[in-house]
Amino acid sequence: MAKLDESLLAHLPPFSLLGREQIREILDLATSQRFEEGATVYHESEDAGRFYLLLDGTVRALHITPEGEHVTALHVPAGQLFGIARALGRSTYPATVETVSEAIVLWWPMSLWPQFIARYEGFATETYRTVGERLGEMQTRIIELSVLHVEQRVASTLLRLVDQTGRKAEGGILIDFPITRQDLSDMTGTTLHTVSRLLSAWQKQGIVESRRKQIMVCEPQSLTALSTARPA
Amino acid sequence: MAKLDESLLAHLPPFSLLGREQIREILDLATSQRFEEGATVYHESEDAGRFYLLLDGTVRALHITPEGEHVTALHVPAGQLFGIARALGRSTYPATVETVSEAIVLWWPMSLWPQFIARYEGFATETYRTVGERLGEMQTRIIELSVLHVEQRVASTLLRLVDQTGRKAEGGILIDFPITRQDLSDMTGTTLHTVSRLLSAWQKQGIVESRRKQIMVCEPQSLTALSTARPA
DNA sequence: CGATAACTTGACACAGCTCAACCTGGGTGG
DNA sequence: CCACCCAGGTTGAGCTGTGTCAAGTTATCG
Repeated sequence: MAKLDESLLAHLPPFSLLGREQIREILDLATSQRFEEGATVYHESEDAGRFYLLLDGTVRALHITPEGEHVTALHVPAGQLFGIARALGRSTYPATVETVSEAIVLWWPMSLWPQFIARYEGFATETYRTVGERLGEMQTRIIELSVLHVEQRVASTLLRLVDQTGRKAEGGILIDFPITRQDLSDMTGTTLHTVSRLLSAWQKQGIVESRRKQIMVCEPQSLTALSTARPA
Repeated sequence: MAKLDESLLAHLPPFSLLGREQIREILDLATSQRFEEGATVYHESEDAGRFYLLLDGTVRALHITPEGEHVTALHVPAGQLFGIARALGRSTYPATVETVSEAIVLWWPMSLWPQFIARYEGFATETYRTVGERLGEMQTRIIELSVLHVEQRVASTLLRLVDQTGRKAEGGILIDFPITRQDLSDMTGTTLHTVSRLLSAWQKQGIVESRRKQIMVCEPQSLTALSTARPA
């Protein structure tokens, strides 16, 4: 395998306090791997044998119910760790992870985890911060699912995606990975039909513009208004 | 303040690996405090100045929306740590915590946190396990809110409460703290009216028996069936 | 240039919300 | 100690948001 460049890690939060040599050390322990769009990295409740760093692309953590319904728990943007079951005192992965777009990852055997925590300054702190952030996201999801209507949930989910992965484009902000109505409905706990109707309606009003597997938000303020509107 | 007895902590997971002296040390640093039923221990986004151990009673973590709606995130049974913002890399509390019944807690200033993590064997591990468990609970909540109907959610919430805090009683298993229809609806993202209707119906079928602020489950199997039934 | 995955749209039904009116048990203060 | 108060609970009536069922259209890819 080609030697990995130190600049890959040096600026990422979990490693930002480390020197050249330590980064080199970490890279030499790592394996890099490429995944196709839609590939599964690991399955829920599988033995957590590796922890990962997402170098490029986006992945999502999801659950599949016994009835086969998909529930998307969260999205992980490039630059973050995932599969960090050990940080949660678990020996199995808590969710299935699959790639949303093509992805490049580094991974290490989980047996190195204690060493990473003990030896690399800032790694533990940043890891736990990441856990905290994800917990916060999940709380937001719970609150939204509990008190908001479908239209509001879809609106605020779109806003969150724009915020996390938006890319400026001609006439609006583009969500920077392929996303279907079904995906959006898995994130909001509704059906692809309802999402489709909402997007159609919003498109007529010029709030969004969507093609197949692609959504561009033209008027974020309108979505913000929709996401907080008092229903009735 | 009266000296606290070492047996209070010795058998609890975060401290189970520690010797007498270390437990003594920890107790001498602790402050004990009693809270009335329904008292607020701390508020969401408040500066996280202390971390807590719940010695007796039950507390719940909840969020209050700008519109004043309450969303219950989780329940903490006696013997667990809470308010452990630092374990999540946060400096503010992520939720409001209030007591469900009378509660006795110990607390320590958050400034001692790094010392607890570094010095007391097993404390870190157990803390992160607790975080992992709570994250798991939240995931379950998200899945349930996404794919289950109200009736199923209320049924499985009741089952969870029975499981976590159930006490064997004459004719069924009693949920061991005062709980209103409103509380249950805050946990399931519905209204107190719907919960009331469900409980009435279930009572007619002999599945539960409920008085004011009290619910007893007589036929857990029936609830299990309801919670997994394919709607339509 | 099929085949198929993604998407759209209409018609309809109903779970569960809202509004409203009413009970009731248990705590408390006069 | 008992009458009052009110938080907590019940139940009905009606409406509507959203799911379900169904039938179609349109991109994209091998």
